[in-house]
Amino acid sequence: MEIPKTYDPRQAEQQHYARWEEQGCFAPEINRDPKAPVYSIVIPPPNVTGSLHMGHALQHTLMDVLSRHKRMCGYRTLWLPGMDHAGISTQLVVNRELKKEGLSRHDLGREKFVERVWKWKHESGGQILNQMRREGASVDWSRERFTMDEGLSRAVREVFVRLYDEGLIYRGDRIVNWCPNDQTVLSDLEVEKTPQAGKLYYLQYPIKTPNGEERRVTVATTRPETMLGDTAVAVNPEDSRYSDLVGATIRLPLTDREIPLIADEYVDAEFGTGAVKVTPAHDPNDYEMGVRHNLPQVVVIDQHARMTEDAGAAFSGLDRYKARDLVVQRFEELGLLEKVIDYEFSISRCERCKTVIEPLISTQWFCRMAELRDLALGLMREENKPVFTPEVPYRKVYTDWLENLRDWTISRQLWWGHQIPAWYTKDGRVFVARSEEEARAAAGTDDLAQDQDVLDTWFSSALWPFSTLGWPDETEDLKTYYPTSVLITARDIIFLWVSRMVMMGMKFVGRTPFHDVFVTGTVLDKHGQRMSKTKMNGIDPLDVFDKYGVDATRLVLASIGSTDTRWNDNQVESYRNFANKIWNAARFCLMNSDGASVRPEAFESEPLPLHDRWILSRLNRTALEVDRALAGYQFHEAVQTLYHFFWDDFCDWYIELTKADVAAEAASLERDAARSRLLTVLEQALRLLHPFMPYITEELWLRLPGVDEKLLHSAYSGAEPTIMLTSYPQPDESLIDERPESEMSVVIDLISRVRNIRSELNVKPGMRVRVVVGTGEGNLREVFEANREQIARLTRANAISIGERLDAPRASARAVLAGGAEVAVPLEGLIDFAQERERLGREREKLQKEAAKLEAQLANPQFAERAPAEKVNEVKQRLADISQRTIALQQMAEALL
RNA sequence: AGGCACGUAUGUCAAUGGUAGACGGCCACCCUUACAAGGUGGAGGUUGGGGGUUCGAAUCCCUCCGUGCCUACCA
Repeated sequence: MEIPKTYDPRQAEQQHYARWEEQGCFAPEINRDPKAPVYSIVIPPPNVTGSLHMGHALQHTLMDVLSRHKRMCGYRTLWLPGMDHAGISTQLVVNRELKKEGLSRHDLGREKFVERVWKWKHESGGQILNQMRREGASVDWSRERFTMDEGLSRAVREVFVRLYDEGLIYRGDRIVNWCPNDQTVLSDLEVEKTPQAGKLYYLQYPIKTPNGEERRVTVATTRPETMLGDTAVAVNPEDSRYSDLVGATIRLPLTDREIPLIADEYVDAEFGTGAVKVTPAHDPNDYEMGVRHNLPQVVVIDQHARMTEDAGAAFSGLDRYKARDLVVQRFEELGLLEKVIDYEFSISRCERCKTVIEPLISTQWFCRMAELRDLALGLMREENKPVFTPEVPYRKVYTDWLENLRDWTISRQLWWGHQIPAWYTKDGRVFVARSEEEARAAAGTDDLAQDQDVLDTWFSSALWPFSTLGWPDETEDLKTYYPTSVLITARDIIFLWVSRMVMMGMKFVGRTPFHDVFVTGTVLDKHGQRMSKTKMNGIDPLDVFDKYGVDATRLVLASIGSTDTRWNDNQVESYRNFANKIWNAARFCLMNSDGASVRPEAFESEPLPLHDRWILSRLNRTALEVDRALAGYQFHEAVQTLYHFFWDDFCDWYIELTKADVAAEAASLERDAARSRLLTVLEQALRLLHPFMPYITEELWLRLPGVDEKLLHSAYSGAEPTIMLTSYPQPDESLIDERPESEMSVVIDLISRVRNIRSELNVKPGMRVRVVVGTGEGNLREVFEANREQIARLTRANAISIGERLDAPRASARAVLAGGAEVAVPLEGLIDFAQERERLGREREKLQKEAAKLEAQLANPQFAERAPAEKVNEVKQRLADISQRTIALQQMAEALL
């Protein structure tokens, strides 16, 4: 069979995905077992505008590993894909397109614009889904969903109506975060605070005193222009400096208004002057204070961040920053500007366009969170759901946030999204309904106008785990796949998304939307910086796929798991090498496969040689450890375990130990049996690796002799042969056996010692040596006898002498094995006796250092008293072994004198 | 400002309170026909500093230094 020497990932990546997809391997219906347990994951829907970045690749890899693993374990497995309509982002993208044609969305009008967005979506949206195919993501494309689909939109309206009917959704005037660029309101979670070097202006306001005495109060502000909308000055009620002024009237400069001086707990007497200007229409805190004190709201800044008429004739129409300069200039002219100091504060910006947010009073729709919040908190308290991994710190982060939750602004002034299902009559009555017909019936008139706003994108995302499964209908899918098994997501959307899914899931389905939440780490650049478009420091997963292959990249990503990790190509390179190692191991097996096939029965003949019993034990132990690791979402550990099993145990030792049998010139039953055992172990190893490395494992598996539908998991009988539908190797505890493992480790130790001697004494690789073994009193003789040939081959020896005592010429290099056996390599003419004594001396020193530590530990009476007996014995055992080896080394050195 | 993490080999990361490891890199020797993307051997650490608890600390506690993240209504 002709197999290239180097693995070419591209070739495998191009072939298998389409075949899997065509044969329906990703759909849960492939599972024919009516009693199969269910496993389900819904994808965090990427934005329709998005393209794949490392964060996605990381999440998708973990979801795919879990899905493929469970599918191979016989679970009816659904991984549901889809996308989010991403209100603002998408609208901005299409706006940009229109701009190139010299148009704006207003030129098209709402209906045409929305049509245009759909057109864009069909033509260039959703690139990311095709990129997921490249990743090997085993998602069920037949169930792909989009948040603006009719089904999901219906769920949105249903939820809106029910929440409204219960009074949990309301419409009102509140101060909100307004983006003057996007012309829409934003939720608290969509603004980001950035530090800003600015100025703090100290403004003096004259006080109107009964006796006409000249008094002033000084307020500090970073936004002087807002003083035009001030309706009070506030001080702390405990602040003795101002106690006589509370209730006084202030003449607000630059205006003809008079405002009161009030007392409010909110004011911090320690900060600034202890007196605060209050602008209820343009500051969230002032707004609250205004509500408490029943202050009027004077709007001086409009939705385009320009001054209104109410700001006064001198300012009306000015940009807010121009107005700021002018206000400061006027104060200076009036002698009311006390001072200006440099001041660093944080400023709110629109998360998308980075424009400075303007807090404005505006009529919006809000969702009352108290009841929903309690549902989520109750679930955590009573059922401990969802279970976060890592539990620290996410469980606490999640609950703390819920406890301090405020109402959610759910309306957005956009055209792309779910239009709010509220209709108004001419006389201003409002009807919230599932459809316009329903609203008309309720209103008793056809003359209705629908609310122009759309819902926050996260409103529909919050319903994702059940809306995608057909809710509000009681569909089979909903019954089968809800709650989902696990949610895998990045930490920045725990509040934005995870918590809201829990609340909505509890409210409308009555159960948690997912049992577990796994929070991934962040992939950083090599300087520890977050990857971002603006910093241009992102690494494109597709480039990495091209360079190193998908499977290698997936191993790196799986290893990242929940740790923040600096990206490093070296890591991928090393797993690329691993893929090549797998390739070549399989290549060897295939080149020596005549007369053999994958056949578990090949291990049934008795007695099996040590290395076969050993590899069975290692294989099953590996399966056990991988199982445990995946159950606890310890992806890193699973990868490590598989890597070492395959490379160290299988390649370095098992293949080498079987080589003589497997690669024998003459055909024989023994040769066929050895070959079959080798192929069988390889086949099991490929299955173990498959969830992590789907492409190379499939590519190789299909080439193995003897693979057919009989190897498929019983739940998939009748399907076309593919490794992805075989059963995942289940650990057979009866095959995990200490004895062959410890015996094998002695043989390995012996071989390593001889190799060590050869290397240190510069014995040429081509030179054959004699190896003399002294087994000591233990019962190792049989083990060495049985493995004579292997030992000879792997140490490049032409003769092995085994005796109880080490019977070697004086001119030999010697070593002591763990456990006490000794080994010597006669090297007449190559041995410099002084050097050899030195070499033994170094060895002995190492042991003595260790022995000294152990002796000190045992000499401590409190250790013997307080440490568990088991530990004490362990230490004694180790010390005994080391002492014995030290003495042996000593004698060896003396023999050289 | 508060809260939460993190700091381990030159790099990226592991290690239920019990012998500090892996991979990459580095050094030496090998193209020994599965694999030079490989093999064999080797060097490299007072686990950020200091204190404490414990028979025993990378691990638990305190403190300092450094880094990162999240939350927040100091104008």
